[in-house]
Amino acid sequence: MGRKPIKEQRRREIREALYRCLLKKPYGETSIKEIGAEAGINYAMLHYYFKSKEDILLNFIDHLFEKYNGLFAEHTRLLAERNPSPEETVRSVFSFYNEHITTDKKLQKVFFEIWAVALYNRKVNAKLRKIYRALIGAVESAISKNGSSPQAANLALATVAFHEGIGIFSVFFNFNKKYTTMLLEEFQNKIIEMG
Amino acid sequence: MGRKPIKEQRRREIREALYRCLLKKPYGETSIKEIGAEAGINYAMLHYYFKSKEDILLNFIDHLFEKYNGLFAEHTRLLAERNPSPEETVRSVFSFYNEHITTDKKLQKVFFEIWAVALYNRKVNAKLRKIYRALIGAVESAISKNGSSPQAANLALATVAFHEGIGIFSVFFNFNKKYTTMLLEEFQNKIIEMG
Amino acid sequence: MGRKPIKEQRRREIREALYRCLLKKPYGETSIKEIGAEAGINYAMLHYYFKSKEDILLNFIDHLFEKYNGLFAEHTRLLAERNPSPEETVRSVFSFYNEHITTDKKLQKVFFEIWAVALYNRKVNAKLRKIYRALIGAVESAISKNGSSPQAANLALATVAFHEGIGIFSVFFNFNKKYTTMLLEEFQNKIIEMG
Amino acid sequence: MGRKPIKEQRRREIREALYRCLLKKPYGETSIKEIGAEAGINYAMLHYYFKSKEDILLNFIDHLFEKYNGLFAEHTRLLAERNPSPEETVRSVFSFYNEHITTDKKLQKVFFEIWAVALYNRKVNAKLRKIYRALIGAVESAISKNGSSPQAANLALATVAFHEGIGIFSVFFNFNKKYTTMLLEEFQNKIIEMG
DNA sequence: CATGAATGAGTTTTCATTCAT
DNA sequence: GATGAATGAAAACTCATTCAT
Repeated sequence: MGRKPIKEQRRREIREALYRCLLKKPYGETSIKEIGAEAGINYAMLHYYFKSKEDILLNFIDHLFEKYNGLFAEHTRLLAERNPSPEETVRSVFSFYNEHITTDKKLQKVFFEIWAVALYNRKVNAKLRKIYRALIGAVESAISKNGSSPQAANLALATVAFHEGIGIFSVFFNFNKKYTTMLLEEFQNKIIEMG
Repeated sequence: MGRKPIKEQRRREIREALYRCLLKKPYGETSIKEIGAEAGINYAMLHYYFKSKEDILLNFIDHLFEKYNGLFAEHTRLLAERNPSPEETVRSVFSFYNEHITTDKKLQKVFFEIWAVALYNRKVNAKLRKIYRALIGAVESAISKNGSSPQAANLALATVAFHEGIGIFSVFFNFNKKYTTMLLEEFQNKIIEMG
Repeated sequence: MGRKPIKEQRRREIREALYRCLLKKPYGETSIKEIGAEAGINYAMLHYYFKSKEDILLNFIDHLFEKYNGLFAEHTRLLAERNPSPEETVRSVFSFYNEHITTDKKLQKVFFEIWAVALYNRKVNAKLRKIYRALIGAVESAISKNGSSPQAANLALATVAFHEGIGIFSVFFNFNKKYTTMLLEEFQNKIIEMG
Repeated sequence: MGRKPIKEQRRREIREALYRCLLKKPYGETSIKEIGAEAGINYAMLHYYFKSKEDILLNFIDHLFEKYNGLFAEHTRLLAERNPSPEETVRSVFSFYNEHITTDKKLQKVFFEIWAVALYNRKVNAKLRKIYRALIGAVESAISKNGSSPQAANLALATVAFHEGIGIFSVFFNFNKKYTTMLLEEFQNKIIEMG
């Protein structure tokens, strides 16, 4: 009885299958059958493990968020051990985003797809807002030396928007990682100078 | 002779209907019947005026591009009459984008929708690339005083990407025009200082 | 333009197909495809002519009600011309029900099926209540010579309930019309004696 | 030996669960999983204890019949001890039906549901016929003082049909027990007078 | 005995597209 | 040109039943 049921394993397989599917087709055109085939699971089982197709997506978003949140928390923890200067802190946050998020073209593509769904789907919208608030918040607290200020908030927002834009372009024009990083860093250096 | 004004008129009505539809639902969920109803035209006629549903979208994108291209050309023409300084030129280009493109939330929403289709649809992708190349090109030539340089190209790209990101955020978080403009201008001032 | 569109014709064909289907299977087990096949119409057209499967049933009930209401109104009109005595009136109402409703085994079967759906479906329930209120009301006004009385109301209700019971039994035990009529009339004679 | 009390216990729990389920939904819409959940038994076990979903229903009907048969036998036995007059016998039978069957709205609802299935399912039909034959027979033998006569048979049939009709109406219009009983007794008194 | 994972057929519904009138 | 009827493929989802553990 103690043995972990296969359920969570299958749910992960399905999420991963959705991820791979979203690299090929928009969510709205991806059928339950296709996700099932991608996961190597009978399509009816997707309704066994999840309430609905939407439920898969929502769960997928949650896990995506948790994953990157975890990575970022770990990153922050390691950084803190080194007693960083304010500038080091900002640079570190930026480098985390550059490395793990904005230059990950697959992730950007999938994220973009989720954005598109979010425009018309309330639940997805709510989740995405939460994610972006967290993202902007993290940047803001890295940027602002002491306490929050409207300027820092706007700057954080602008920074994330910029990353967003670059991320989309990097997918769309198929930039290589080096070039994307270069574009990002040029902007980030300005931010740091301003600080 | 040869002019078929009714046909072209109908085609425009259908394009406009698609525009209004895309404000309500993603392209993939918008049915031919809905577009027809929105246009006040029998749905079967959409296949008379256009080859397919995709054809409507492609034509819509073309006309969107032409429209803003025309507006921009006119804007440029008027500007040229005043013999602007380089800085005036840049400011003018920026103000055009701010005013007509990035702060137009409806346009941004529709554009975003097209982006989403473009990720997986080759034809739409090709059209969108063309548009963004033109956009970036226009910014680049405004920015660079004499001849093109890699720096100017990158800067133009980053600028457009930033606009893109802010545009999406403005839709998503429902910014008002004033706030969006403020965010944009702060960035643009930096660009100009750098110039 | 004056020509009656095929729509109402098709809708009737579909209603009639549903009627025939309900003689073979309960509503819940009858699929849209089967109704379509029975009507000789592509199954997708059922959603063209009706909003949903439920919509077909509701429309069917409406038409059933109107049909018998019309027949009864006509029956009543003809009767009135003959200046009937109170007893004649009651007998006439009874004979109408005997002839057109309770001994029509197909109708009884279908009605029974609708009852079964009505137990759990609010909309169907509402329609059926309306029908039975009308039925009981008609019997009541025939029975009560002057004004309504609680006794007459109860008697009318009991009468309709009895018909209902006999109707179901006639289907279930496959009574012939003569026998069913005999059972009904014996009861009806008692009612009339009591009057 | 040979007794498998757990097995029979489980079978009863499943039957009782079916009973409760049929109060909520028609048989056709009730899933094996729902019955299992209602019984607190793993759904796969229902196929261990019964051959199929239909088998559960058939067994349920059998037990329903046996239960009321038993109750009625006991009722009859107690009555016999008092050496009742013919009229007392009839009244007693009627009061049994009134009390235990026709005014039990839950039972009526479930019975009605079974009727609906019986219309199209041979096996269920056969069981239900048996039950009603027994029911009518019991009424008939109570009614007829000496030997059976066609009149008594018809009267018994009509009586049961009437009860059936009132039972359905009581569920449908949600009569309270008092009112239902009143309707029944008025009719029953007529029967007794006729006797 | 018990569990829950797996299957495949079946359900209602939607839709781009075609075609006869 | 215009209309709306028709088609067939495909979508999400449900379920009785089976089976491995």
